[in-house]
Amino acid sequence: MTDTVRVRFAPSPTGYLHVGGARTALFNWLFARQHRGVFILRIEDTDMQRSSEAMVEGILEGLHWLGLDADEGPFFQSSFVDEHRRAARLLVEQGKAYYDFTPKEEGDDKTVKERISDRVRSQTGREPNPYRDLPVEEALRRVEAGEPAAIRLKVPLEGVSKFDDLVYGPQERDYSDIEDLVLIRSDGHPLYNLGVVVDDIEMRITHVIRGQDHLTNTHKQVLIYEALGVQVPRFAHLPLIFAPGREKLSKRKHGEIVSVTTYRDRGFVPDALVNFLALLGWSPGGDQEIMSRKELIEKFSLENVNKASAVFNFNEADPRDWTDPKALWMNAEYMRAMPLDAVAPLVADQLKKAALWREEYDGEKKEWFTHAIDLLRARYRTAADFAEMGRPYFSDEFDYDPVAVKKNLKDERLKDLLAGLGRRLAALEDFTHDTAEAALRAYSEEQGVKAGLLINAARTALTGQAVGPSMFDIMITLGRERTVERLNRAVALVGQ
RNA sequence: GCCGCUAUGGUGUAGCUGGUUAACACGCAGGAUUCUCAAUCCUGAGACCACGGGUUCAAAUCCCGUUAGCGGUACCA
Repeated sequence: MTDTVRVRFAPSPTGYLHVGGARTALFNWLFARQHRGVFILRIEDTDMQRSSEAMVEGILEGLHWLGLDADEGPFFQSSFVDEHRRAARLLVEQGKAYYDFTPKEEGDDKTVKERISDRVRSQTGREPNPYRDLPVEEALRRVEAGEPAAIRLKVPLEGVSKFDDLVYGPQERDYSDIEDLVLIRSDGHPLYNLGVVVDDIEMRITHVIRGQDHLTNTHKQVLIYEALGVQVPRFAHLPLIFAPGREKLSKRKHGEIVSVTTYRDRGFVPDALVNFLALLGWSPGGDQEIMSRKELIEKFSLENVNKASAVFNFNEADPRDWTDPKALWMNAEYMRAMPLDAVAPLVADQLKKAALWREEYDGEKKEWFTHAIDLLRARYRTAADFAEMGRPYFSDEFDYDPVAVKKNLKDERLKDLLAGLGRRLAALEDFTHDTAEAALRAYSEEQGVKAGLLINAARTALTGQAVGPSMFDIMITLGRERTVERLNRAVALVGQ
């Protein structure tokens, strides 16, 4: 039992990695790391006319960003078709599979789905395939003569298939419920169930960790392993992840919102998403939720994987809470706890995308830049917030929130007050948090208004917003010049 | 239709070797912060543990049934 653990993540090349796939990849990766095993990536591209470099690229990108790079691979299932055919032929020779000369039924996915339910409704008992016991020599002769035939596995007529799933426990299925599955299409193309098994054998996979949608079909695969006379790996099926409303996650319907690259583009910290994903269907048992990769690797266990499917609460329509609020919250926690110089690059990326980046942030203004990040991260949830809500700190062109203006710049007296405050600040010998505050408080007292009126008005004047960091921190961060200028600029907005 | 899986507050989960006021987090509501709040802190509401039967002195926890949701059932993956 000292065999090295070898696991694989085997996605279809759908062009992008969605959160469900990412979670599956993560669990495989955690399991591999915990057991000092090997994590392999294999692209399941059989039958994919649409399979292309670009389609694979998105998956690689997502995995890389999450820090789940494979130890081996990527391999492509399509490059092993010869092995698949060889295995099937071997089974035919051994009488464990047979050629089926029944003409193929054509149909697209939808009609096939309908056909399944139609056929199955009308049919009482399963009739054995007429070619099941055709002598091998005769079958071979007909095949050589050019007659098209599919290869089917000869499933035992009676008995039960069993395997012990690491998360769902013992599984049983009656052989009579499993039909003689096709291994190789009549056009010579190997099918999924054969492909996975042959590849997993070839790659010496010890644990197959994948989505629960494969649970009932693994009996078929077990059958293939047995027919091939090879040891069956351990299986662990993971609960599915649903979209809000408990519906299946789909690219068509949910679009980019479920793609992990979206999380990268919208300023997520990879570790935060990893942490969040880990908790979707798994729990270490205690109350701790924020866990580093290291802790995740230590604590992870298939036994603690939940059996019920989970809902991933994203909401495309809401620009603020566009994804699961808990994921957003967790990302905020990460941004605040991370070292500043680890946050800086994430913010820089977002500023660059918004054309707000300046080279000096990486040079002479680096100190200012990190200070600004530190000030703002206390109330932001993603790095993208820096380019949106944080815009006034990095650019003189920003919008004034009408609600904020109405709330804080309503009082007509502010026209004079704002300008007056600007003059006071401009006249200050030193411009620091304390001198600015003292000046403002003294000025408001002279003018007989509450300091709060000026402070809140100034916040809106300087940032266009009603909320934000402590006012004097804002002033210092912006600098005297900009502060005075924006104070004067805002006079025009008073009373609007 | 058949086979299988699942079922704890809005969401993610804990608790499931039977005895707890059913716990934690997110979210939500209210309060505090007289410099705001979408930050922070405090408080609170919210679950008859899907439903119905058992077993037991005692069940969210064990058994059976029902229902619902989901998955599979393909010469798709």
